Amino acid sequence: MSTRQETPSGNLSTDVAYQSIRAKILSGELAGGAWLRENELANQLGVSRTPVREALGRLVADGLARHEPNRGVRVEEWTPRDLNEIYDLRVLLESHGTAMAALNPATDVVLLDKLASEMTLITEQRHPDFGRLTELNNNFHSTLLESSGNERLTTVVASIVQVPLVRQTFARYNQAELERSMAHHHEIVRAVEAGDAQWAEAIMRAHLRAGWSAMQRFLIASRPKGRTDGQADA
Amino acid sequence: MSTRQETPSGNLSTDVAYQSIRAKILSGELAGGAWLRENELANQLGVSRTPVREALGRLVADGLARHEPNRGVRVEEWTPRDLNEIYDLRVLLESHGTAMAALNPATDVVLLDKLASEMTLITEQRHPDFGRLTELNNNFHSTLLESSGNERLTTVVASIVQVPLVRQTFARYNQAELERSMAHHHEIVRAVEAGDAQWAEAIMRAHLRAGWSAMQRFLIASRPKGRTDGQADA
DNA sequence: TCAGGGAAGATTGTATGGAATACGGGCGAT
DNA sequence: ATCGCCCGTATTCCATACAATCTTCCCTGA
Repeated sequence: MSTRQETPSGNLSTDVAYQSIRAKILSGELAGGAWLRENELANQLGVSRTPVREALGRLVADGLARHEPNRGVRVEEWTPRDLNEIYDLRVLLESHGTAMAALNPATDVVLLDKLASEMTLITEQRHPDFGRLTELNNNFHSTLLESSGNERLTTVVASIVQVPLVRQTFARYNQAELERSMAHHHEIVRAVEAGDAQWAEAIMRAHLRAGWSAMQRFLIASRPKGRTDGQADA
Repeated sequence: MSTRQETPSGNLSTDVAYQSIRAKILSGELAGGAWLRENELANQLGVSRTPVREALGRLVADGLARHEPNRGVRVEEWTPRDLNEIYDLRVLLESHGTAMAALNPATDVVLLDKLASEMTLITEQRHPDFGRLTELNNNFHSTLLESSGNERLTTVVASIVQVPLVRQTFARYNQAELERSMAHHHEIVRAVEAGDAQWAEAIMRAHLRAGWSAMQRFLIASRPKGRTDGQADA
């Protein structure tokens, strides 16, 4: 429902552990650099250490955590440089996917249009529901990628972008940026509808670059702030 | 030495298991679709099932194997469509990386030139050492990606390409293709040396597309061949 | 006062046993 | 004869026990 690609291994305890820990990281409850203790997590979740270890391994593979031999696993930290790299790749891959989607007659333009319109509606309200907006936005971008005809493209982008950073992007936009972002969405739909791959690719690139610009401004603002030890509370 | 990015978790048994099983898959000793039994592998490798399970989990994360709940893990199988998707992404990412490398003054052109020359030398011999050639080629492409200034680019490409398919590509080239491939390498070096990003990107794209073309021919030739059960022998 | 060593505690890494689950063969019913 | 059910076997999945390793802190000695 939310994003997809949740790696539902089909087990029980392992998935519970994986989802729980992942959610804690993405929500920010577990800050960057925080240690992920096997025992602690196992007790919290009411399972043994084995599935917790397995879940941690997957998080490391996802790039959300880092493994330090004989020391443990800690939540990954993201430098501005990391974010820059990630956005570069995202722009490259997503704009390419959008171009492919424009050439694909099976692309569901109606759905894209509906998503874009609903997002616009939300932004016009007095107190926009950014959570819902983010969800629709993810849906919009996913739909485009899935329409590219390259299944791997979706998973690769998902593995790169790893939303701990992108979360709540919209809340940082000022009114002008928000309106521009919505305009981008509609223009993307028009370009795809027209089957113009180059137009679609270009406007998607602009869309993402604009987002990155806003993100950068936020990063510069909230920079050092002293070192946190990770855990939000005990 | 070989490729890099081996995920050296720093443990002992787990790494042994991971490397061993990975090698068996990449060498073809374990064919696509073969079951990876925990007990069997543990006995073979002289470790317990726990590190084997951990290794299997990593292989699944790498995309080299697939997990079927309560059934086990089996070696991933690649359809022609998969290979097509993979090559599309590879072309996109590598050509972009090459363009960036051309713009990066720190790119080690001397090393690239040396690698290209040594490869050419090998191909001019009576019985080319394709293993060595592949190694040098990997080195060439990795060097370019690392010079792009985007560290993630290297790991992303590595995670996508997963050499079980690309292995022995050169052995499939005919003489003309082999010579063209070598010429491409030298031209790439020249383009990077000249700092011409568009030239570099274009020739790299041609280089990879040509390789994909040869690969396709091979795939069509050796298509169905009856279902193998995996294990080469018992 | 400060540097060095060493032991205790904590945490990860590995091994193994028991519970749960899925598959395959045989038997019986229709 | 074929379909469906049941049970035995094999294998994964989870729990727990043990071993190895790292960290910390105190104690000793100069």
